[in-house]
Amino acid sequence: MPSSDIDTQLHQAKEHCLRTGHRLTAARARVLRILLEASQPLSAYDLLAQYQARHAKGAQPMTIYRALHFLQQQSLVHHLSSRRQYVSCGQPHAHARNALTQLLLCENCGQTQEVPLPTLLSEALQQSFHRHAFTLQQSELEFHGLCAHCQPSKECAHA
Amino acid sequence: MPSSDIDTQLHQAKEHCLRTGHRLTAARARVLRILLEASQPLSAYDLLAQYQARHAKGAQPMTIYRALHFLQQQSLVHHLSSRRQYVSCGQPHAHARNALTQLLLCENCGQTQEVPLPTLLSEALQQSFHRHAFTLQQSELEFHGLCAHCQPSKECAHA
DNA sequence: TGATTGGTGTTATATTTTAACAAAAAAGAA
DNA sequence: TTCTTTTTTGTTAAAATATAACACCAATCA
Ligand SMILES: [Zn+2]
Ligand SMILES: [Zn+2]
Ligand SMILES: [Zn+2]
Ligand SMILES: [Zn+2]
Repeated sequence: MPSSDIDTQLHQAKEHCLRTGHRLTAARARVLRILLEASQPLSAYDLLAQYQARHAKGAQPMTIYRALHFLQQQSLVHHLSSRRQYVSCGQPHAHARNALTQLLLCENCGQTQEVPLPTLLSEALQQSFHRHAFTLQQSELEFHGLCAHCQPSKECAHA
Repeated sequence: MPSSDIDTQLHQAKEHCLRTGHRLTAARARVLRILLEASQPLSAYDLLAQYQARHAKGAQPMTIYRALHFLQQQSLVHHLSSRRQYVSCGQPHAHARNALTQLLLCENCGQTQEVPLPTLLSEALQQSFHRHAFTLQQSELEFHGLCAHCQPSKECAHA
């Protein structure tokens, strides 16, 4: 993926923040860029190591956690809580129109893919919530399994 | 909830383990009982404190984590990874027939409810996975929002 | 300008989870 | 039964993850 793509994504992220009255500061943009360039989930301390190497040798965990907290609020980054890792959003448009997404996590190669939740599914979910008198605020749906490259009886092509 | 209910659940859990060729040992049963009696999610250290108070003053974290790991494998307990808490399964029958469940987590009062995923939804999900050439191995679907008792403009009745 | 808010730097600490190895208990074979 | 193997537990230590608190700086606004 050429760097220009990532620059585009960063630019769009910045505009998104402006529209919601927030600022994509230097520290936040750096963390986002690391995640975009990684193209795979990273732990907070993975991020810290890269941040230190590229920007500020003495950076502290708080710097990373603060940026991550902000980026998650903006749906620019997602927390894979079952893995204690963070990944850049793969469907920013979906969030813009308030649609749900699902995160497919490969147990073999570690790759993740974020895909929109089909409309039919989304509606059925809404009904399910309504039946249980539940008001959804936010969700991050994590599915664990094997990705297209790591199907049973094959070796993973990534890694 | 009378203690006999919990005894029943424990008994069924024991039988479930036997059927799958595993053992619900004393330590495992104690941890499961604490979760069943709590009827709400507990952190590993909440569990440890109760375990120490009720069974072994000098018990160590590993005791709890080992039991939790086993109970999760048996789908007798679920890990709410976004909260770093553990909760006893509320739909053992669903797992027995290999159906998915969703966990509705109330952000206000902390209560959780596990409900089966409607068949329609389950099928739609399967199709979605198939389209993305994804083989599901396991999932724990966490939805964050407000439960029936904590709807907007009301105070929560639990707590 | 002063006042207010939001963001960062820094230090320290809390919380959650796992590694490693020895001892004990249970299950299985002879 | 006794011997062997596997599973489970006890114990110690450490790793990995996340947050609290407070002082300082920067941007926004009256
Ligand atoms: Zn996303
Ligand atoms: Zn894979
Ligand atoms: Zn369950
Ligand atoms: Zn509630």
